[in-house]
Amino acid sequence: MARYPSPSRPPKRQRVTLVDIAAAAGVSRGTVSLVLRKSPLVRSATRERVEAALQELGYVYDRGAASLRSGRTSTVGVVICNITNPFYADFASQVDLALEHAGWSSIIANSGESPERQDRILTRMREHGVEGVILVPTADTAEETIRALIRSGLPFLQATRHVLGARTDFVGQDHFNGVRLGVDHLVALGHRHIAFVGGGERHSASAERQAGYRAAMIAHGLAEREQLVVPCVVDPVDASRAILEVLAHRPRPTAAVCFNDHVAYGVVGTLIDQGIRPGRDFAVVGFDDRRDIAFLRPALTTVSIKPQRVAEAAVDLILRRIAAPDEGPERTIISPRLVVRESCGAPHPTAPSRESAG
Amino acid sequence: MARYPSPSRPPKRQRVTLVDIAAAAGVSRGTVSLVLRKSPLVRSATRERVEAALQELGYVYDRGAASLRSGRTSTVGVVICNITNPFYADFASQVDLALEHAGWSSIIANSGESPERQDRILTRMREHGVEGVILVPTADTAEETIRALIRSGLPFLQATRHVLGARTDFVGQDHFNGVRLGVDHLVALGHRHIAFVGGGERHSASAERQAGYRAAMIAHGLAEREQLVVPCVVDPVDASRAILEVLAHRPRPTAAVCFNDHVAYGVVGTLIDQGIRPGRDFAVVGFDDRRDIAFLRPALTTVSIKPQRVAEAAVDLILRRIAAPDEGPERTIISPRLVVRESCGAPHPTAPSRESAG
DNA sequence: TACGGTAATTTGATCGATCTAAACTGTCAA
DNA sequence: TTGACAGTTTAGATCGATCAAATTACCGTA
Repeated sequence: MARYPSPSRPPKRQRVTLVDIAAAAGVSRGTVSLVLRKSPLVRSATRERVEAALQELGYVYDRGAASLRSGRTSTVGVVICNITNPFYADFASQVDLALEHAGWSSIIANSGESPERQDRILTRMREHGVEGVILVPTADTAEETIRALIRSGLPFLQATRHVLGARTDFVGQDHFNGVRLGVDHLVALGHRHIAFVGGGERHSASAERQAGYRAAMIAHGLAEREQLVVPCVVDPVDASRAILEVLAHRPRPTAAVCFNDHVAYGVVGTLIDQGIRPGRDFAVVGFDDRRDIAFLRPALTTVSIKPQRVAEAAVDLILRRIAAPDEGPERTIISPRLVVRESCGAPHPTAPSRESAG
Repeated sequence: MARYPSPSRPPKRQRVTLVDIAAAAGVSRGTVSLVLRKSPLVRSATRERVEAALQELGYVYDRGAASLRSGRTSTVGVVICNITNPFYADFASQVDLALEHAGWSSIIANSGESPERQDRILTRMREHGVEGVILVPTADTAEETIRALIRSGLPFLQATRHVLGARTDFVGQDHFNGVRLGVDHLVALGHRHIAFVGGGERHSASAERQAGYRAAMIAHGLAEREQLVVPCVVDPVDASRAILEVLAHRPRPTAAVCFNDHVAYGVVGTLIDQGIRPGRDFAVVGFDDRRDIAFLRPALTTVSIKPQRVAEAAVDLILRRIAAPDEGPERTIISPRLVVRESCGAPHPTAPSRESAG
């Protein structure tokens, strides 16, 4: 490409803007803007002319420019602690859908359980001008992160887990009673030595699930010696180590409530490796009821939380909070439900299996 | 500066801008801007003064305003076909990391296998001014979607699947030879009647995996009557139906290559329900080697693709394409590797995941 | 015909940053 | 003293839209 020493200026004009459309349609910038925003002020004949020009010239709206002037982005930031956990992937996806349904956009980001990354993401989101944030905080989120968020005045809520819970909006599931359901079920089946596997990470969900376990055990009159908590990372590999530790304990527990399905997955696999049949020789309960977990064999009995319900409640609340930033903190707690399948040996009605004639 | 009680306007001033910082630090807007962009032009004494003011006043950078003027966003859009598939969640997460590492930002969006949603997402991304797009196209993506993308001049590439493949940049895995590895393994173990389960969706990955199956079967001299393709949706529920269909076929296949691990998951579960032991009575091969799949029991033999490698190649290519938009289409194909575990009955050592090359 | 009032459209200022080109500072050689 | 020349800093103009207020068009009615 020959580069002429053009003494004047290069013919750079590229982007199609409002002005170009206005010229083509024989109207002013302002009118085009009204058409774009579907204002009822525009006469329909004019609207058609403008829309034709829009089409013709291949106009692309510039949201950055628009929101610079208007001060609005109609965008909510969604920060997920770990998108590779199917429960949260599902949650993120549902939040996205619900926001779109309400006419809002979302920016989804994954902190990967890194508080530093989470801080960077939050900063970036503010720089992008999101009007609100739905945050699933990482384990070990600094209180200062939340305090700074509060100070900044940006509407936000915490979902499924929380830091400084009482002082911020929150939407989540009932971890405490969810685990209780699991323990109740096991006790009803005659188990007394029941272990809790998981909860190595420091966040409210972890603490509450463990507390639910303790409380349920005590409520059933099961003493300290019948309890056993083996923390582990939320990961089948570490879950495997943890369940071996449970099996080595004396007196040996006959059942385990797992932190979540991901942990239960590793537990079930390891039990099988040990020649112990889950649902016959040992009972296992999960948590979350991940969409895919019903196909594990033996099918997992677990505490079900529908990510969609949490997502919809979160979207509902964040949009209300954006509209009324000064209203007080609000909490929405989704109730869990126990889904009985095969892994506790309880009689179960569900379809796909017929092996366990118990 | 005294603010007289001008009877009209409210004292709205809220946002801290460059002007405020400039005033506080006793310099001009321009200098503050230079500091923000870490320009070496600024004298260090000045820089410190500005940075102090930045800190003091709680300045928040406005990316929208900056990119309006500069014309740059340093952002790449990432469109994922289905974020609830752990393979893609992992991929998205790795893309995000690689971009951040290179000093770029990403906007991640999930089309949920909906072409309409995908179109809306692509439009929105252009409106946000992304400088490039990494697209994992949904099944049934219209050619026009891709053509429009080409016409628009926005640098983009397709990842893992493609439409109009030859004419656009592409980064993906070798589906064809991946499946071949699976078939080869089964044939080496003595299987002759081998079914292919999956591939109900219309996209290149699906077609290529099926073609790989056919080609491998033919290469081993296995006739039409020893082949069997049962399409199914990528979902354990439908996979369950499909494998039952395979079992009902006569002569009955002794092994199945599955479209991916998600399908294999449903297949393994259903086989167990039928009293058929995977790895003993029937052989199963998956595809993807999802990070969690090694903990399925019996452990799944599968074709491994590291999402990280695909992600890094995609980021590398899109950044090069953004830098040189006029260079021709380029293809990067990541080679698969067979990971032998238990589900084919091949001799395997201990442990959850011991891998051997195919 | 003039008038009032609503509907439709236009104009100039503005959002908060970056760009460009010009101007300033200080040092050193002529 | 002057001028050259890096190294710093600055003052408008500018990006592409929206806002607010003003203006014009249009209609029916007095």
